[in-house]
Amino acid sequence: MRENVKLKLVPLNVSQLKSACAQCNMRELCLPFGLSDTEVDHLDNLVGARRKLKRGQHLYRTADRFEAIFAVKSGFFKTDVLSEDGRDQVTGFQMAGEILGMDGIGTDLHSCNAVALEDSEVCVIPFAELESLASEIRTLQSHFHKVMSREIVRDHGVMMLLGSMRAEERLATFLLNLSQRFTARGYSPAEFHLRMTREEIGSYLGLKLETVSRAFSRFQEDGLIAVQQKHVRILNIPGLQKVLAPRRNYPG
Amino acid sequence: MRENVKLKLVPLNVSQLKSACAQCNMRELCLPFGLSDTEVDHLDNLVGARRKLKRGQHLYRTADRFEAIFAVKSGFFKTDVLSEDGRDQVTGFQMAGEILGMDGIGTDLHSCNAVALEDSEVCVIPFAELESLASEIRTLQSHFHKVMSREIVRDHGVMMLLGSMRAEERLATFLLNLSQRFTARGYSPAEFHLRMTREEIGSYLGLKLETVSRAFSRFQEDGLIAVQQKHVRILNIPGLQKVLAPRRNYPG
DNA sequence: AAGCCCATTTGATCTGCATCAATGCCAAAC
DNA sequence: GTTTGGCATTGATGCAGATCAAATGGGCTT
Repeated sequence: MRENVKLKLVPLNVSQLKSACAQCNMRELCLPFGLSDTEVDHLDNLVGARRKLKRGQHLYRTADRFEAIFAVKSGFFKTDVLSEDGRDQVTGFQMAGEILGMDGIGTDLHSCNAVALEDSEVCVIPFAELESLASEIRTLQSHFHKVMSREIVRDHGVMMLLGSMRAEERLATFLLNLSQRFTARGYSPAEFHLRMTREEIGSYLGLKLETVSRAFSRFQEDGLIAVQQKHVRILNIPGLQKVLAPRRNYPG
Repeated sequence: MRENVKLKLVPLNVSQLKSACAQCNMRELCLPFGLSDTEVDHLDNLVGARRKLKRGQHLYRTADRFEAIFAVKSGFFKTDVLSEDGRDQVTGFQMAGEILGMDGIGTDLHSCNAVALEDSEVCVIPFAELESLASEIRTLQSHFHKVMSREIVRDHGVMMLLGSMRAEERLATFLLNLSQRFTARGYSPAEFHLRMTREEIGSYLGLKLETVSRAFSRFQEDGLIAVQQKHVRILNIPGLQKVLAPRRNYPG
C-alpha cells in the first residue's frame, strides 16, 4: 500500500486549473511574497498546473530529471537522501508555502527524494520559465534568491543540531520549530498532529526511533508536553526552550 | 595573536586592481564558468575590488550587513555558526574558486562567521550589482542558481554524515572530499596541508578533537594515511573508501 | 638558541545513546 | 468483532565516543 508508482510519467492528477497565487492563503509565505498584483498575475501564468499526491507518493526521486520546483499548497512532505551504502537521511519536512526541489538546480538531476506524508497538493513551477520571469521581474528574482539562501541557513541550523546537541535538545528544537511554523500558518502553536513516524523524526535528528520515543516520554513526565502517538500538545513552551540552554555557568 | 580586529570597517587592504576573472585560473570553478569572453568582461567590471586577509581575520561576522558575496581567490576559510547558548558549529571549509556569503542573502544580515585560516584573498562581488547583471546575462543567472543549489546539496551531504556515520567514516569522508577538491584545483590528491585544527575538524564532523586525533592515528596504523600534525599523505584511497561501506550484509 | 604557548597525542574512565528484545496500541482489512 | 500489521513504548545491556588527565612536540616570539 506504500504507493503505486510511476505508472505514468506525466501523472493524470494534474489539475489544469489556474493555480491562482493571488487567492492562495499561503501567498505571503511563498514565492509571490512582495510582488505587485500584476506581477503575481505573471507568476500565475507560469504556474500552469497543480499536482495532487496521495500519502506515500513520491513527488520526485533521486536522479529524476529536474524540470520544476514545487510550492507546497497543502499537505506535508519529507525529503531524504539515500547513500550508495544504504544509509538514509531525512533532510527536511516541508509544509504549505514551502518550496521543494531546489536540490535539482545544480546538476539538472534531483539529488534527493520528496515524499508526501499525507495527501497533498503542490504547484508546479517550471524552472526555465521561472528563471525567465525572474530576469524580468527583479522582485521575483530577489525573492527567489532569498528563498534559496534561507534554505542554506536552515541547513546550517540542522548541522548545529546534529553536530552539537544531545537527544532531548534535538527533539525540543524540532518541536519548537514545528510549533513556530504551524503558528505562521495560522494553526495552533501548541497542538498538532505529527505526520511523520518516530523513525523519520529520528533520521532527521540523527537518533534512533527508540531514543526519540524515550525523549517524548521524558518530556511528558516533566510536564512539558502531552503526547499520544502522533498527537502532540505542548504544555510549556518556555520549559522546552530551557531544555536548549542547559549548561550556563557564566563566570561573570 | 588570534587577530587584530575591526580597526577599520572598510579595510585598507582592498586592492583596486581589476580582478581579472579572465586571467584567473579558478575561472572554471568559479562564477565565470560557462560565460563568453564578453560576459566575463561584464562580470570583471562588477568585481571592483579584491580584499586580502591575514590568517585569523574575519571576512564577515554574524549579523554584519550583507552587501556582497565573495569568491575565494587564494587561501582557505572556515564558516561557523555560534548559537546563543555558546554552541559553536563549523559549517564548512572554503578554498579557491568557492563562493562565500550566500547565507546573508535571505535576511540581508550574515548568519555565520567567515574566517581566513591562512593568509587569503577574495574577490568582492557586490550582490545588488550581481543580481542586476544576472538579469541581463542569463548564463550568469543560471550559473549562480546552480552554485546556490550545490551548496544546498553539499549541506545535505553533511547532514547525512552527521546524522548517520560513525567517527572513522566521517573522517574518511572528510579526507576524500578534501582530496577531491585539491585535485580539481591541480594540487596533489594524496598529499596536503590541513589548514584547520583538530578542534575545527571535530566541530565540522560533530566529534571531539580527541576523537579526530584517534581516528587519524587509527588510519595511520592501518596504513591508509601518513599524518604528522597538519601534514597528511593519503597512502590508500580505495582503503579509505572502504571505510565508508563497512557493513554490507546483503541477504541476496 | 631558548622559552613559551598551544596543538596534538595518548591513556583511563564514564555515559548517553544504540542495540536487542518484548509488549502494547491503533487503524484498516476481513 | 476479530485479525493483522505497522508503529510506539519500555526495559536491559553494550559500546562508541565524550570526558578527564597528562605528556609530548612544533612553531613563534624574543
